[in-house]
Amino acid sequence: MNEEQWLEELLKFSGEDGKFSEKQLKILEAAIEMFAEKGYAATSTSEIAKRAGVAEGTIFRHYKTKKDLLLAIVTPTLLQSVAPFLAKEFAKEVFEHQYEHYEDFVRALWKNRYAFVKKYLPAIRVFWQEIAFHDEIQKQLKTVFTLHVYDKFANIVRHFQEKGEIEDIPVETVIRLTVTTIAGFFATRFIIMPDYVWDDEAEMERTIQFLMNGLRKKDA
Amino acid sequence: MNEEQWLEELLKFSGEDGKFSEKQLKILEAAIEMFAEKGYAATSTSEIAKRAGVAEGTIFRHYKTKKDLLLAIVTPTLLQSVAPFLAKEFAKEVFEHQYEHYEDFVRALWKNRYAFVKKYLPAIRVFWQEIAFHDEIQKQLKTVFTLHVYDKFANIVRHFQEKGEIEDIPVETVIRLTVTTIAGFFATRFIIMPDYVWDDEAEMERTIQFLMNGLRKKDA
DNA sequence: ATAAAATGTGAGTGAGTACTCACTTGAAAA
DNA sequence: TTTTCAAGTGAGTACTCACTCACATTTTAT
Repeated sequence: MNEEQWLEELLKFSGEDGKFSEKQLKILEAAIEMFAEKGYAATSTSEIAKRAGVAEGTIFRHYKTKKDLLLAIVTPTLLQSVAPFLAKEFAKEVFEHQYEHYEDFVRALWKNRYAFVKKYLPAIRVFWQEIAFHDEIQKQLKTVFTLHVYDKFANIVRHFQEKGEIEDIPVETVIRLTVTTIAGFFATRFIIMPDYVWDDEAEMERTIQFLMNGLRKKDA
Repeated sequence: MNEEQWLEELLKFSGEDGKFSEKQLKILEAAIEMFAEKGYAATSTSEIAKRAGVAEGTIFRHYKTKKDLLLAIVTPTLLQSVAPFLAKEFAKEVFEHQYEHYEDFVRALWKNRYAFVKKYLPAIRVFWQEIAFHDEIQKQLKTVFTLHVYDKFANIVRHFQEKGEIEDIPVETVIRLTVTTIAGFFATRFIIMPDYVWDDEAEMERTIQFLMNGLRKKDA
């Protein structure tokens, strides 16, 4: 019918079970676009209403406050961001040796998150721009990370450390280096220099080589 | 007299030659604090005036608009951020082999920028939070980077590639990996997880080892 | 068919908003 | 001493903000 499928997919994680009216989706779409462009604080509800083709009151029928509207965007985005770690099959996949090497795991993660970033870029922008200013979002991130991401990630790292594949440095450090290397590419690629001419495949290859060489265990 | 020396040092790069009244410094200090906490758009000039202990009109005596006040903070911060590359001695230092290895250069850069980040953290926060929303800041960054940073950095990288120290991958990629590795640490250390218990020296050591192993030329 | 509930509307409201301007102050220049 | 002028003031201005509410329309339940 319309081309807001990506939005409805994003909202899979919203709690409210799929009951979104046309106008409500229009509101969310407009809000994501405008928050991404000008920021939450600089975007007025009247502007959102206008862009969504909706009366201002309709926004407040669905969201008690402007901040509620923000959270309705940011919470699903956070959950989609760490979606691989929320999936039940995920840890299993890794430990039933579907990935023989840490590099295979990193590659799978990369491809998966690359597709995600391309698809939801505006919502991701909103998330990272506003997290600095809103305690609720910061707390959400901390909770989700410690509850659903950290342990699984740490187990994977330890697994490959025991296999002697990667250096015996603290798992926190391995996680940090892995995440910032991948996120550093995405940030440069999509936010800082989106207009530069990128050869994504080649750059992924170089970056993963860099990461693996950096983490690989040196023979004693 | 007061403890705003850091501010006056930041403003060395402001163009207006050191002529800052007491009240003007108070305004800048208050603005940096509040912009860092709540963001530019969510901070009102009346709040800034109140925190600075100044009448609201005084702000507009010194800065025609609120955005001018923002730029008076952001521009010096940008310039201080890339200060090592602005210094004349810098390129010389590198090419007269004051640094024998790329690692020495990275170490020098790290220590220097670590001190900088610790000192000016709130101003840096403002810079990175607002760059997303203001074209003028984006343009400034692009100009400064291409004009003063990129060429020097690229020459250094090429120098050590010719020496056979680091892998023959595009200089842009080497720069990106170096910068995001260092910046990734600073972001995690000071912004994302400032409350975590950090052993800064050890973490620097691990990160630099990671970086050098990642970039080191593999013998054919 | 009818009641009831959910969804949508837009003029209205009071609390700000960035910015102005006529005026005061204090210190240096004449 | 008198003049000049930058620095500082705060009430005032036109306007925008998030949010409300009485009412209209559409959807669902009975």
